[in-house]
Order: sequence, then C-alpha cells, then structure tokens
Amino acid sequence: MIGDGTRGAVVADARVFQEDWVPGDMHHRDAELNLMASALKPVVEGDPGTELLLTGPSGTGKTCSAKYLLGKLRERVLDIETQYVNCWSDYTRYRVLFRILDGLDSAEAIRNRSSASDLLERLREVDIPVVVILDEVDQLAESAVLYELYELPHVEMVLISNGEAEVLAGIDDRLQSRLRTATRVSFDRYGTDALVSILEQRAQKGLQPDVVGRSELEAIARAADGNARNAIAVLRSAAQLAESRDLDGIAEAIVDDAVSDAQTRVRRTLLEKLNDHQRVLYDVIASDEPIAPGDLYDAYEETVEEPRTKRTLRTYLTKMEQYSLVVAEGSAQGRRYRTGDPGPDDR
DNA sequence: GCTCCACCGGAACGCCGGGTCG
DNA sequence: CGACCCGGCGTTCCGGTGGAGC
Repeated sequence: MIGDGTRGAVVADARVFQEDWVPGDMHHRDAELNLMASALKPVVEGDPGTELLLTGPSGTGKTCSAKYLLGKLRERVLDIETQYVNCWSDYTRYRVLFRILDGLDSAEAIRNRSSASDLLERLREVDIPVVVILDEVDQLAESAVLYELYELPHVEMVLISNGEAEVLAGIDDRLQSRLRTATRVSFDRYGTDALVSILEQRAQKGLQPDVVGRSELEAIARAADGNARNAIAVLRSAAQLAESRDLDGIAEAIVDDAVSDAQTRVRRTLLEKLNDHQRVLYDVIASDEPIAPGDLYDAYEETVEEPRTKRTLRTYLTKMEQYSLVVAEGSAQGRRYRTGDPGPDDR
C-alpha cells in the first residue's frame, strides 16, 4: 500500500475519523444547509449577503455544515475565497486576521513585522469575495475585529457558537444591532437514527467491509447523547481497540471500553495543551478535590519554584474551566474547585 | 557581516470595582 | 459588615524580527 500507512484489519482510512474531516455529502442537515445557501447566494453574484449565525450544542454539525457548504461553493464559483478560523486557538485580532490572510495570500506576502492594522489593510485590498468561518466566536478576546470584518463589503462572516447569547455578550452595540439582520440557523441534537446513519457513513469510508454491524452502531449512538463528534470518536476508539486486540470486527462488548478510551483521549489531548504551571494546578486539584482557592494557591506555591501571582492563576483557572478540565462551584468564600469531565458537554 | 534599535504581539500582573458568603 | 474572590482594564516586560547604520 503506497502512501497510506493507516490500513489495518479493521481501519481502512483513519483520516475519516479525524475531527476536521468533512464528508462528501451531508446527512440530516438539509433544512439548515438550504437556509445557509440562500444567505450566501448574493455573495456568489457579487453582492453582499447577510451574515450567518450558527448556534447549537457541540457535535450537532455546525462546523461541518459550514465547511461542507463552503466546499461546495468553491466547486461552483471560481472567484471566491473561503477561510476557516477557530477563535479558540486564534483569539486575538492579529491572529484572526493573520489566519484569514494565511489562506489567501502567499505566505511570504505576510511579513512578520506587519501589525494587525497592516493585515486589515491587506485584507481590504483583496478584490474577490471572501467567506470566513469564525468558529467558537464567543472565545474571541478582541471582538472589535468582528466589526472591522463586518465593515468590509467583500467579506462575509459565518459565525459559529453554542448559543446566541454568548456571541452577543462580548460585542459592541453597533455590531449587535447589525447582527440582528443576520440569518440565524440553529442546530439541534441528532436523534439516534440520524447518528447511526452518520456512523454508517464513516464506517463505510473509514473501516474495512463488514467489521461493524448496525446494533453496535446503535449502541455507540445511544452512548453519544445526540453528539456526533463524540459518536465518531467512540467509533474510532472501538476500531482501534478491536485492532489492538487482534479482533476482526467491532463487537458490542467493546463499546463500553471505547467510550472510556475516547474520554481518556480527549482528556489527554487537553492536558497536553496546558503549560507547566497549569498542569501543577490541575494535579493539585485532582489530588485534593474539592479545594478552596486559598488552599489551592498555597499548595501550588509550595510545589513550584517561581510561582505566578494569584491574578495569573485566576486566568489559568478560567481557561481550564473552559476546557472542562476544572469545575468551579460556589462563589466568594464558598468557592471550590474540582476536576471536570471533558466530554459530552461543551468545553 | 555585525550590532543596535525600533516595533510588534502576547503573557504576566497590579489595581480595582463588583459580587457574595458567613 | 468584613473577608474573600472574580475578572476587566491598562501597563510593563519579554522574545522575535528585521531594517538602519557602521
């Protein structure tokens, strides 16, 4: 097998199970896709369209639908650019603009000493329509950039967030009122049947023939609670577990193990994103939960050689809370921290 | 070719207002 | 009310970078 080291007895193409994989045809999101397509239609004809605002719980196909639709758009339209930005990792004005230009310009056109204003100017000079997906837009620290992008007539924004309130909370009034005309599309959790059909699609593309049956997929779908991302992650874990155990298929008995394996994988991935100080904080909480803020800082201070200040720890804890690695309960003196479960719910 | 310096983004952090529990 | 905690905001510091001057 040339150029493909991913084949095994069970897994045929591991790429299908990666989070950013976009299927060739979307299932169960026809109504949402139609709404989105009609909002983007003027853009294709060179007119400004209305901004799109996609909301709904995680794992309901918001990102996938947006990427899918923009992919289709690029197939049909020559003079259009699309770009995906995840505001979770690119949360500053500079990084958002850089990411957008990154997909448009040749890389060397962006000099490292360019300021954010330079980048905005460069984007202003682009002479074809640009459709930008801004995923997890509520994570943006400098939301003023949204207004700057809105002001560019040839830039069309697709904003994605769990809830509308989260988006509107951080942005200034001018943009808030203008976003009232945005096309809103809300995504609901998938039903079990829909999840099974999504899993079937992935299995057909990513697994060897006949290694998993419908009843196993149903078991996985039921465990996923309407969340396609989780369902696919569990299927991936199940396939890898089956392979490592030298089985020739995915039996229902393996599903429970696959669920916890997928959770472990998520947690490990998140923990790897923490710096040393944040990791110490997590370990302190894990070893002595629930723990009061004062005690947490004392324990941290004893462990680390050059401790950060309390103010910085608060910033760290907020971040870890957003990852769902940490849960904070109560307020003021009643505050307690404990470890959380990254998984079904949002980060 | 080398050094110095101006400038950038981003992290750390001090300050402080506001909220809340005991 | 007092002690404690959170988080927004402005400032400072630092590493990276590349151009000016020698």
